[in-house]
Amino acid sequence: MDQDYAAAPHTVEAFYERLRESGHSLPKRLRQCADYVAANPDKVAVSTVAELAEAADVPPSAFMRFCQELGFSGFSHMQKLFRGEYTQKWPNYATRLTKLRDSGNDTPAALLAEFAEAGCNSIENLARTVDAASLDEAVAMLAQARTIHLVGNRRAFPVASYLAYSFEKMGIPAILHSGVGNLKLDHLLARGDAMIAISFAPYTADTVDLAEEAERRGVGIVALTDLPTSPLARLDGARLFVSEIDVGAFRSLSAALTLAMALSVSVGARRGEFKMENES
Amino acid sequence: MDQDYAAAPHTVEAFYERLRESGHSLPKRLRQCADYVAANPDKVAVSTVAELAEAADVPPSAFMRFCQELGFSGFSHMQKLFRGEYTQKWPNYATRLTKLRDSGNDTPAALLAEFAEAGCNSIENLARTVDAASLDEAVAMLAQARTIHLVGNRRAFPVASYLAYSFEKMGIPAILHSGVGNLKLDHLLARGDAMIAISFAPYTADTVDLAEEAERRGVGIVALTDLPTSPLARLDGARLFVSEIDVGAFRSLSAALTLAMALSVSVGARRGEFKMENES
DNA sequence: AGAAATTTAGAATAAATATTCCAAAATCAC
DNA sequence: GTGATTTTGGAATATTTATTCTAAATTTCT
Repeated sequence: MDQDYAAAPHTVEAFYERLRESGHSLPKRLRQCADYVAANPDKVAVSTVAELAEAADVPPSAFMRFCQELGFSGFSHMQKLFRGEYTQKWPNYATRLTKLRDSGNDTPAALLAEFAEAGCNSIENLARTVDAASLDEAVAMLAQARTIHLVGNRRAFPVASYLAYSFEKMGIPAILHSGVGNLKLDHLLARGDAMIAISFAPYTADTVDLAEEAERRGVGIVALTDLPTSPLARLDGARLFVSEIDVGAFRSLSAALTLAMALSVSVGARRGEFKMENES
Repeated sequence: MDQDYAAAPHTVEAFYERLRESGHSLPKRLRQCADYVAANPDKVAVSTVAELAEAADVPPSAFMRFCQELGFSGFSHMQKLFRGEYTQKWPNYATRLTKLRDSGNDTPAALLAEFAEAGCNSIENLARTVDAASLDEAVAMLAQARTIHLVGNRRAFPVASYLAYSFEKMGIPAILHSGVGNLKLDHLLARGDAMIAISFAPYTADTVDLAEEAERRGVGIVALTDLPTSPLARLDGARLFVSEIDVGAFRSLSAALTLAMALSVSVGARRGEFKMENES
């Protein structure tokens, strides 16, 4: 009874291909559907049959026939294709990991493969979704700062320390507020400076406090955090959001670090103070 | 009867603004919704309440309450907002990355795209070429060590500090040899311990010296480095090689960090001392 | 022009989905 | 600790949306 719809296109590309091949031999109404979809593929993912049919100037039933003509079981089936294609898939690594463990193939190499895939996905997602305007704003602010203050503890600390290394390499004055010796370095914060504050949920109180103090002292803030509900996002300044994919209870840092690299190098370029040495 | 929902945000920007203002004071379940939506605005456009609720790990009714809390009449009302936005940034959205890469201009966003690509390639390359036997050897050595010493300076320092964070989170005794205060911590190195020594060309003398000292004292060495010609590779122990792809004069750290994550989690698993808390 | 085949439109039905409601649980204030 | 208030989860319901069906209209072929 239930046939398989193997005939249906499996990618949007294949879908277009099919239209190109046989679209011209379709009867009038179905042709209208084809033309409309070809011209407005973005609408398919977010509309109902009724809406699309209206826009293509055909009755809904004609649109249904169009979907079936192309090999789909119906409109929903076709829509699934368009919805999947252009939204990133965030696979659930937590369940994959338990599967992995159950299958007994819980080797370090297998784990590495999981982290690798999660890292790539996180990075790709970052590159696609980052807000270019905020990034520009951040770069502009940092490029004209006298001193750049770097704040990030615990999970965020590797990012902060990478930035410290990178700025040092480029000869840009930057201070890593590491909390060593429990010294308060508040007094270093001065108007004309800028701060990159980094924190991910659950947010470290020290980082947030220092960033707030900096804001009060008129220091420009670049907040590198994970969510708009983060306390860092409430500060006035440039906001950069990075969300990483979990692998089990562990979260990658790849995307945050990638952003940090792009940020520091952009600032270096803007300042025109490149020093192209290699690193140690 | 039909009230007006003028209170509801009219743009996605305004929606984020509202989350920033009052998102932090929401009860737990609604907060989960807020965070999920903030991180995945595209999903909202193309999913059902049931799907989103599942992804945000809340019951569907909680998601409904979330929508109403923000001033919408319900989910459909909120979805309309996101669907409009989704349509706008399409199809630029799908091809944005490749466009950025091809355009070759040096905006921060373009630079980010380059770092993103380099990072992904490095990670994929790592996963393909890593020597599983060495990895196993390293994990075995670290799993039975009493204390794990972490050494890495300059560019390698973020990796070392990430490992320190990760081990701490799992309750595994580890010491980060950061060189703070110029203290010599040689005397802490004892038989039965293990060391993860991290260095990339041009190799930092301090790191190499400390690793050699450790070897003399009978500490097991895991060398995380870039090339077989590295001084660290000459030491007796497990050798892990990571080669990163350059972007101009800059080199990513994504692969090294990915390896560090897999390594630390594997050691944690082997020790059976998982603590599945969250991190800060 | 007339018969056969194809295509169409809209009403009827089935399925999926959003929304509401309320008892139970958790949290808060005293 | 006790009572009041808020928050929660799930089942019940309402609404929307997809899908099918059939009679009428159109086209095709001889």
